[in-house]
Amino acid sequence: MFSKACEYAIRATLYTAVQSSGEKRVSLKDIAKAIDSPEAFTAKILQQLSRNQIIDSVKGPNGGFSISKEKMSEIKLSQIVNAIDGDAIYKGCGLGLKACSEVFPCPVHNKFKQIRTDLKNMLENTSIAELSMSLTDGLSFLRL
Amino acid sequence: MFSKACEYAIRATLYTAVQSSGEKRVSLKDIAKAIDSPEAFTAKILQQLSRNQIIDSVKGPNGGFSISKEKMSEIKLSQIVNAIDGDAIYKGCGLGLKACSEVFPCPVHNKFKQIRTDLKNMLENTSIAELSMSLTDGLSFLRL
DNA sequence: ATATATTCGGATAAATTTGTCCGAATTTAA
DNA sequence: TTAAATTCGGACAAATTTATCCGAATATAT
Repeated sequence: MFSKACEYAIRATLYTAVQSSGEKRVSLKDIAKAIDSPEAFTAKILQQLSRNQIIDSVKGPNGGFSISKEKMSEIKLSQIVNAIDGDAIYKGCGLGLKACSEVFPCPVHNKFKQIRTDLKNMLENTSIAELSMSLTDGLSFLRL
Repeated sequence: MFSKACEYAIRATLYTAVQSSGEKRVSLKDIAKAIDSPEAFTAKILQQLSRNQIIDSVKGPNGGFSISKEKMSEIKLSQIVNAIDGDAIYKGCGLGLKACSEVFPCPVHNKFKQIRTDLKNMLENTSIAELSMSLTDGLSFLRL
């Protein structure tokens, strides 16, 4: 479904959200440990997220990553997916055909239509805040 | 969504189905040309499909690939996907977590649940015959 | 029998994704 | 002002996926 990079991105963002409840920042090291991801690779991904204004980053001692309360509610899963994997998951044809469209559909186009739409809606309507809350409430987990 | 290999596999199977209307066989060369795929790579994929009894293959002159009418109706998209990409698309966690489950769900588990189920049902209920007919009727296309 | 047309299977190569390393830049604190 | 803690960025390495090459095996027709 998503690339590994994108999976790490979502997990890292969620962990950061949970930890950013105060003004506190989390370090790369903490994030990688918490979400069980390779540290250096995670660093690259956090950079991408920061460049895309999904998370904030501060260098130096007591530096690290954070997300403001407002951002948590604004930012949707779709924005993370888009920043890391691009829009293929929405726009791409199920069979990889360049010019597949409503008018000239591939054989599975109509079969996939509803599923794609549902996926798109879900990603566009699910905020970091919502998911972060389910983690805080112990209703979901990041290390499994 | 699917790997490139799996996209080729579905396209190749459908083209073979359309062409197998009589007893006719299609050659690797024809298939690759028809679905616009790299020939040698497509050969590997056709071998996999053949080993998984999704298509039939015959060597030698006038050899090639084919699917019987019965198979066309029996074989579902899910079987092709399974043969090439495995079951990650059904069973894998959206965030790549090994032990994500109903009891210990990842933060997006419930968000993905319905979509996964719909996708699974669609793949398990869509036969090669059905898709092949839409191609024959000019309602869908393999080269776009 | 022999030549030919084809798939099969193994080795290899190219491209992409995933992952590592390390020095530079930045910020803080003593 | 110096040392330490951190992120940043570029180069590199490993793993996986995608793709190619070629000889072997197999079947057909002459």
